[in-house]
Amino acid sequence: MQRTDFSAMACSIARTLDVVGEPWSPLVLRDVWVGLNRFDQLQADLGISRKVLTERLNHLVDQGVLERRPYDRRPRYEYVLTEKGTELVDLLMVMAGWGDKWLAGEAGPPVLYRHHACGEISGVDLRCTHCGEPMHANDIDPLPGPGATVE
Amino acid sequence: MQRTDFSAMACSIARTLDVVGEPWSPLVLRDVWVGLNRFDQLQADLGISRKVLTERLNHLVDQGVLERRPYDRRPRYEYVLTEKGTELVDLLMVMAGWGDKWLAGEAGPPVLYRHHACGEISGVDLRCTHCGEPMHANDIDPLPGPGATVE
DNA sequence: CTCCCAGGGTTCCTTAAGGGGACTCTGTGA
DNA sequence: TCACAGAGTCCCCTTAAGGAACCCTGGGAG
Repeated sequence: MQRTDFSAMACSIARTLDVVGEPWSPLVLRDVWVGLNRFDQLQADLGISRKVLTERLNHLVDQGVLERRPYDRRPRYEYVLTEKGTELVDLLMVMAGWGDKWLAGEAGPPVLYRHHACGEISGVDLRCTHCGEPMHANDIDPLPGPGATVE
Repeated sequence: MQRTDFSAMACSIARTLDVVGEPWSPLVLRDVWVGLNRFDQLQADLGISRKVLTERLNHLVDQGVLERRPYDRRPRYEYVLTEKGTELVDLLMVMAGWGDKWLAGEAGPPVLYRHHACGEISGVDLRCTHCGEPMHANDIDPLPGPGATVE
């Protein structure tokens, strides 16, 4: 199938896709995040083929998003989020929020999130790191940055 | 290849992936967002195969994320974001932010975002819709919601 | 009135990736 | 020394992505 390599594009979205854009990868991260850290747990929970799970885990480890570490004197390993991976969970939270709003239907959200700081069931909103006001699609202008190619 | 159908899972992340998780879909949305609205523009900018672009556009239209509308008396169409699609741009902004931080390297971010409200080049941060404090992976507990399956 | 053109797709073929299930390998603990 | 559990490999089959050629429609120029 020779999937196109997104990592060479001068676009942080494309580059991020190159790390977690493959099928299953976000779901693997979700599971690791909620505490399913072992190969067989992941395979059973997701119903993913073992071959593909191996490939995804290796790729995520190569990319520094997951760490593979032994938890036994026998050859047993578990996968945990690195700092880089933990920050990717932001992405999962936004995906979950959008899915809750637009796809959950009558039944309502399958998962709720309690915020430690205030103790409430809540969701996320995007805010400007500079002024703290909401920051969404129509609140911004994209401009070329230093890493833009100058073809 | 018979990709697994994520839409049946009781998980808003999986359901969102079912809408925009296929290869190229987020990049198509990015392009439409920044003003590349026509088939040939998208095809040229992305270098995507015309066949796959057709499939992705149809799927995004079916999902209500894009709208296909004529712009000429000849059979000419352009694709624009619906409200549902515009809210998906949040996802792109978070992806871009993560890519800027972890993957941009020496060259720096390829694209910068100016926030209308404050006029500054800035990024996004996730905040609790309830209390306004930062809300990231380690600030929350997931709990079963009403739409959770009760197997 | 005809030809040409641009936009927006289809069709077809090749190749590679996902699905599924069987098989393997390694240390323990009974 | 045997069974076992965890963590993968291996192999085959199907299907999706890439790529390039082809098609169809309604103007507008000559």
